[in-house]
Amino acid sequence: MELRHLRYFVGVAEEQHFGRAAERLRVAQPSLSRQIQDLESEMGFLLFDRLPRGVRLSAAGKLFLNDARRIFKTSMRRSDAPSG
Amino acid sequence: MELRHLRYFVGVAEEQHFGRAAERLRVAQPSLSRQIQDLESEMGFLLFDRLPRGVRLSAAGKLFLNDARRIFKTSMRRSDAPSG
DNA sequence: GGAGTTTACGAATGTCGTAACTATC
DNA sequence: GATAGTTACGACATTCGTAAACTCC
Repeated sequence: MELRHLRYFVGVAEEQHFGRAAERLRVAQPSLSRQIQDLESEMGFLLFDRLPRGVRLSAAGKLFLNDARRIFKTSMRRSDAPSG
Repeated sequence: MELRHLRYFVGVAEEQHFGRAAERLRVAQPSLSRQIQDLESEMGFLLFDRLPRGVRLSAAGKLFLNDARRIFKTSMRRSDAPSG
């Protein structure tokens, strides 16, 4: 697991839509899909429920979203901010 | 920045020694050195003071260590731990 | 047939380790 | 000459994007 996975995961979780998330994250949709799959594989459970019409955050995904946001926010605090 | 960078950084910070950290992290010393350089480059400041005899955590590095540990610990809580 | 996600596959990028280099003692 | 960290470079793995496939309406 890398921060990239968390960034992608948060993006998809917030959009509830791979297409829009991919656009927002500036990556192609298949790349995003793959990274989420890899993350799910490593976690050992699904982060999203696959619906006929799209995806929805799973129960486990909801819990993990809190951690992911916290991790990601903390990592952003110092890496991007030019004057902290 | 990826979690790998943080893992390596915490390793070196705790050992205060690239050689021992590399051994503990199961990577070659040059790879470790490069990753730390990349991280420092992205952060915009040095994490370690380069001494004639080795390295020592810089002032900024000490501050960042807290964040790095927190991020890393949070990320470990769910990815590796098999139960609770 | 359209909207949405996944699979296939080659190109680009990144990480890694070995070997060589630099500097201090 | 030994210890400690960095630079050079080729091998290997990962990530990415395009194209094609699959699924449900």
